[in-house]
Amino acid sequence: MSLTKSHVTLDQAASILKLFGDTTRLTMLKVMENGACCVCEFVAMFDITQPAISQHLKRLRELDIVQEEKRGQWVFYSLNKDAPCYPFVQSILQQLPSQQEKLEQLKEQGKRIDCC
Amino acid sequence: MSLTKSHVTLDQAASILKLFGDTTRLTMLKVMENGACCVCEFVAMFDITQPAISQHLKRLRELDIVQEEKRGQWVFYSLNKDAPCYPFVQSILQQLPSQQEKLEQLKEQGKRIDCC
DNA sequence: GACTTATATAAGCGAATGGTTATATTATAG
DNA sequence: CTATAATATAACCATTCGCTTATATAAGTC
Repeated sequence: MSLTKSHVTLDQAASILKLFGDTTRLTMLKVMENGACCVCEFVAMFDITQPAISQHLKRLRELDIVQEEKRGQWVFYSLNKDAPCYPFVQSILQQLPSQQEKLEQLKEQGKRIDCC
Repeated sequence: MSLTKSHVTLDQAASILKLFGDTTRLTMLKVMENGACCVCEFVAMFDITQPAISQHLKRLRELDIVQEEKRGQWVFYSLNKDAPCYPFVQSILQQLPSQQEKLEQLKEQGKRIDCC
């Protein structure tokens, strides 16, 4: 039995959970469980505009939940596993149904950026 | 290692997490981990009005996260342990710092309704 | 350099959120 | 029956949210 005593205060937790309380963001996070994902992939994945995606990622970045990595003209986002809140974040995501299908669909459409 | 595969869809999770993303509600939930709590106790606990407390509880009730039990003129709220989402709810609350102090403070002020 | 692609930022807008005050509603006390 | 205490609901309001369009910035292509 792993009693995951997390290192988040109640206020920090509330801020994180608020961001998690949106279907788009929650799906994005779950997709990132499978590894880094590029902005344009998220754009292809959802029915919202690119600026909307950018704004979601910005908010996740501001809370240190995700980190960005620039590769050429692309920006890849991934879960920040070094963040103090990561155990908390992971424990939640782990309980949600996989969103791997979203990545599969991208591959079928040839829109998956397989690194560069 | 207990792989708590929860029975919540991603959309359900997002709805629940949205409610958890508020400091007042999150504290209320954490307090209810210690057992049922009466509305007037919550009112004494926070710096917001009674209707505000009532509205928070209503939203938690609507998602089946808490249940109410009327005892005389009081209404006690507690975590709904029979709800399908309870394992998910519990796994989150468990990681947050205890809010027992809130109850202690009430006792000191003689405002704790010790059942009836 | 000019053109395209990927991303971010700014400004604006309708809907939702979290609070308030005012007003029911219901139960207990006298 | 009246008065009080506990709770819920209604109406309102300022702020935040999640999106949009328009525009800037930066890298890759020709």
